[in-house]
Amino acid sequence: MEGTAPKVRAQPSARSLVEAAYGSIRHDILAGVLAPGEKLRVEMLKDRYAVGASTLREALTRLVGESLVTSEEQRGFRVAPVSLTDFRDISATRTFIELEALRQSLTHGDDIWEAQLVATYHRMSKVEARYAEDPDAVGDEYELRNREFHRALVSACPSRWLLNFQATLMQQSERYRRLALAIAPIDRDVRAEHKAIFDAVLEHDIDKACEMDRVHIERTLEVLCSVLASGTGMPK
Amino acid sequence: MEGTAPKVRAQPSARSLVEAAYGSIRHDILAGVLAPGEKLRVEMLKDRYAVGASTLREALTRLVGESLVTSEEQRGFRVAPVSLTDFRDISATRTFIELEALRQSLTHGDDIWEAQLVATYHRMSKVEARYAEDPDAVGDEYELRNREFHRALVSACPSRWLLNFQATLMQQSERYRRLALAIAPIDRDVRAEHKAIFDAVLEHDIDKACEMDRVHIERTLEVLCSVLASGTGMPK
DNA sequence: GTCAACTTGAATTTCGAGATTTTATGAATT
DNA sequence: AATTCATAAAATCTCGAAATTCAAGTTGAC
Repeated sequence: MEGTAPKVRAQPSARSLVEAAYGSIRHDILAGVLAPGEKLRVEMLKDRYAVGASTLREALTRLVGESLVTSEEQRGFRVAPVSLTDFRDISATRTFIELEALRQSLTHGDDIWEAQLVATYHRMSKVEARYAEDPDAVGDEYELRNREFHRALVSACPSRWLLNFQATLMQQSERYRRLALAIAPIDRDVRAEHKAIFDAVLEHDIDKACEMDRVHIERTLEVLCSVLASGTGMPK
Repeated sequence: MEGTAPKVRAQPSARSLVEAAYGSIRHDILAGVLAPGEKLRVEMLKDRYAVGASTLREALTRLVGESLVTSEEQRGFRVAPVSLTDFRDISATRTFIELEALRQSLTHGDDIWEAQLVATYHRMSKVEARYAEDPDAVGDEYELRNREFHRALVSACPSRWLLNFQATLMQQSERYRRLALAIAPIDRDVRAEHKAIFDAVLEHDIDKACEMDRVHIERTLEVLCSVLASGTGMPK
């Protein structure tokens, strides 16, 4: 009986069942396995993730706090809906917040931070190269490295709150990107955009780095919107 | 059908026990009844709020999402700690976000929004007057009206995410203010500051309104910091 | 005396059945 | 045909006991 291990154990770093279930469900929402707007019935998910009802509710409640799940009293949980309006709002707000966080990060970042960034960029670069060869062979590692790179960029920002909000918006953005990617392969040189940001940072050119990041977010918005508007039934 | 009403029913709008407990605990944290850093033992709170363990955990998890409670795996929950550094961060980030939200709100606000704002200001003004006479007689109503006024100011901002973040920071700020108020009565003309913002908005002077709001937040930071630094053992 | 392993008590975490509420179905009335 | 109402089915919500984990104190070997 090789298939009987609970699925939630796929989260290796989890120190409790709640956290394991939380991680698994979050992954499935970001990856599009659980579709936007889909009803999340407790009895259904109990079997799928192999945990009790209360444990599941707690995991879902945690996801409500990240706006990946919505809950209506006495009516249960749903995967948070998506819309082009929402994605535009996310992109605009992310630009506003991330550029400020980046500015502060570049102002405060020391040598140790810069070394961390170089290492993180290198790791992402490797995966990007493999991804260019065969997009399917990379799996979730591309997402992981991408997250790490963007976090490393702003990590020297001293404001915990800005970083908190930035991470939230980044996660929301990731979901839209992966939803679009599931529809159509996207013709776009993301590596060049990442490199442009990275180079500007190493040159300590703050304004240029911010501008490159702004363009990066803007491009993402434009490209994904056209795919999402035509290829999916995503509401306006 | 029962005759004995649980304490959590003090939250009248609650449609479930989770929400009722959530509201009660949030109130107690904001009011300082539950002190910063205090351990939140499930068995203890079960009696106090008269709900089951799972229900309580769900309510606490919801508060973790608002950064009013912290949780460490296998080590339970605590009231989120406070520090002057955190309050400075909250104030700075709030200034950054709220001013942008206010700017957008003033740009998009129509006559209906303006009428709502006038009504809300009027209600707050009444409570402020009573508060000036006898601070103790007002209770939580002052907090409610204050929240409503500040929300009304930005409510025409079309960005759901900016509003979301603004509300979070506003709530954090409220906790620090009430913690300080519990120590010493604060000598400061808040009514004048509110009126300055309100008047600038009615004049449709966006820059002035933002500047008045900026000053409002700045004053709050300065006054509260001096009280909190001297009157409490709040860490730096 | 020091350190590791064991014991004990307390707190957290987890589960699943039962209570409550919503939703679906269909008969009865206008 | 549309609406209302009763009933049944399904889903959510709630609870408290049981399992698990942590923290502290104790014993025993070296």
